[in-house]
Amino acid sequence: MDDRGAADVCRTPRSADADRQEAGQLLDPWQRHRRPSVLRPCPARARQPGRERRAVRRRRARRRRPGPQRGRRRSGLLGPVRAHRSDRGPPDRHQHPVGAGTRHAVRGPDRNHCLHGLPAHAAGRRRLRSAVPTAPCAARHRGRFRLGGYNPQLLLRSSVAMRLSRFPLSTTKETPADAEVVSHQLLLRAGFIRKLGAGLYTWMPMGLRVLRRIETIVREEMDRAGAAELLMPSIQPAELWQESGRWKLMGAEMLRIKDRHQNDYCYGPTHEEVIVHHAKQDVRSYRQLPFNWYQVQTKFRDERRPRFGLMRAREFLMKDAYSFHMDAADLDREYQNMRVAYAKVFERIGADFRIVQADSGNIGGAKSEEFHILAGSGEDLLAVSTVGSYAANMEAAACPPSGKPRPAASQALEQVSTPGQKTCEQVSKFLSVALTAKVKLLVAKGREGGLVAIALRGDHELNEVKAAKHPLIASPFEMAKIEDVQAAFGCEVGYLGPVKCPVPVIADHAALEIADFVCGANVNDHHLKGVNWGRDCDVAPGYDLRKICEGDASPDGQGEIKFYRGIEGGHIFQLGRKYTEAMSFTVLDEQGKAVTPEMGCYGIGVSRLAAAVIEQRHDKDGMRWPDAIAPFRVLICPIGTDKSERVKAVAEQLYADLLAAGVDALLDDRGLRPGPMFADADLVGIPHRVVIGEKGLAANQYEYKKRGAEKADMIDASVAAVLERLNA
RNA sequence: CGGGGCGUAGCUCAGCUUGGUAGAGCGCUUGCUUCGGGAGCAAGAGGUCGCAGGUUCGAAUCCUGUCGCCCCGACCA
Repeated sequence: MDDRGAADVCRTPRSADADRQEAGQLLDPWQRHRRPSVLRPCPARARQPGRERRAVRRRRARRRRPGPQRGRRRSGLLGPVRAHRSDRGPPDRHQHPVGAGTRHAVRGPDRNHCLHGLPAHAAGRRRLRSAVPTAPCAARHRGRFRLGGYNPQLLLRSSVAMRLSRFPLSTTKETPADAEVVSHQLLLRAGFIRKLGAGLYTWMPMGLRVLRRIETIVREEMDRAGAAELLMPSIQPAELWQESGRWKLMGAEMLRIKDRHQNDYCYGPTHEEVIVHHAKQDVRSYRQLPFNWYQVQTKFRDERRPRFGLMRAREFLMKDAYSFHMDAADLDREYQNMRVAYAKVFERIGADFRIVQADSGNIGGAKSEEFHILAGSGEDLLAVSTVGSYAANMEAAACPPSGKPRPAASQALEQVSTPGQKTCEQVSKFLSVALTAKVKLLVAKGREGGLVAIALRGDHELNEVKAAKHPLIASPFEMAKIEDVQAAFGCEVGYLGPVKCPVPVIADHAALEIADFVCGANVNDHHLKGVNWGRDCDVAPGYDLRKICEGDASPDGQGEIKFYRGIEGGHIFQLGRKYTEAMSFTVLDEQGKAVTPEMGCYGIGVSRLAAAVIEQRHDKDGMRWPDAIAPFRVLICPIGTDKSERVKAVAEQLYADLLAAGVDALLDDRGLRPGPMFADADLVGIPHRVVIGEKGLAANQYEYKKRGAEKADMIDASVAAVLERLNA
């Protein structure tokens, strides 16, 4: 990395910290995580004679090089650090020495604008009061610092590198071969992300802006909801996981690492253990409860099969929050609080979403809901009521008894020959009875060993998640081995039935509601007709064991069920005392008695949300970002800048004016022909586009087009007219 | 974890069966023309064919191993 001419300028650890603090005060909120890049000479490096000589040679060579090659070098070869510092002119001109007493924010919106010397109130932040420009610096900028007509306060709010000629954007016409879903294809084509390995992606500058905006919205809503941000390490010691018992429970999904002392660590797939550990350190009294701590942190889950780009990546960005409470009622209050905050987040990023009931896993009684962004490419199937508010993940969707009494028996029991008819479909066709008039029997492994038979209506499917919760059935659910079933029943699996069944039978509610049904005779090549519960076999105890079907009545009695596909973007969960107990976290209550706190956890897949929004909002030309999370808000496309100085000048002026008005504007000053320029504009999906051309200017007009609109409108050639459209 | 496939220029891929001078399109560079929806012509730059062994006079091509990636399934929830 250091043979690229960076020997003369580099970051020292101290300056990086200090700079981050200082620059962070100057940038607008959603920019505050962007790395500041105030450069200073690095004494350690400069002292090395060989390095210094090489650097000097390179600097000289660079100066000798004619223009075009310099341009190429800046944009392509210098690597990300320099490439991102676009728009600030040649690097050497802005390398201010930074030391005690000098505070610089060299990042202006472009090389003609500098933040030096702005009044302290402009930033509204304490640190800026010490922002005194050094004399040489102030002098250097005096001649070119055009503040006329600018509102410095607004200037601060606008962003940094906004000329496409200096913004590393790399788009392709061709769709990458291994990208299956639209979001993955578009993110790659538009150069928002680049793949580094299986399930590993680099966020390129344009994409990172989107990610940061989503992050900011998440932070704002979490802060507003009263949660406090912290940041935990991504690497965690094994001891914590051994303490909670999950070191053994977690499968290969958890990436385990050894350090040089052969101590075990993992790259955190989640942070329950760490947060409880810290809570134990600092929280001892009921007076300190409740609280909610959150972080935005990179997680790693070693998925067996990472796919769909950001949707199921191995490394991803997640906001995870953990709350602690004295009792379940207070946990529930915070849970509802988070539920509201999450809804606001999803609304703000412009997602069409549903809150669905989720499976609470093996932690009985705990409440859990997922926030799903509806999309045909979603990995989860959702059962949603057509009328009421009921919505649940397929796994969790309840199938209660219909409440209708079982009809009386009207047929006599009869054994019929059904040679070779093993499946429900075959039998129902062979005997000409409806699939819904058949009962099928599945055999699962029992919790205490042995076998358990599960009776379902012929057209229904077993929900294994529900089955695993049944006291008689093994958890995790496992079907019985075919040989064991044949040994127990004395017939092939195609002819099983509840009559004279050799193993305990449990039944789904729906199977219990039919009379005169058909089922296997427990004899090869034979079925029974006219079977009735109670008369012909014991009435099996009824449970909810099946998967819900499209068209079923909604469990809340309002409307019927329709299926949607969704992308899980958020998940809120009442954990109860699972982790606090396992890790012996207690606080003293008012009576001085030790109490184990209740815990909740709440996650949002930040990087996944970016992909999910694209899945919902795109067309054949590219992405369509909502204003709230677009990488830029408005794109200025001047046409024919090589011929028309006027177009160029007008575009520059509009760009400057929009920045001054606090609008995140991007100027396409690459001088491309209109075709590629518009194609890129559509692909990147910036919500508003202003085209400036000689034709329009002749009539004193700009062309305005909202991304996705049918056609463009001509508007007055003024900032006011543009702003009006932006705010429409 | 089981099955299948692919690693050749920055990207998408051909060439491999049947061993003998490494190719196309896109992109990139330069020039001229063109330029309101992914331009044309001309001239260029760019690859130790994933890596390591082996067979052979000779390997992108055949063999063995290895690494990486992709797809299907199972697993996980």
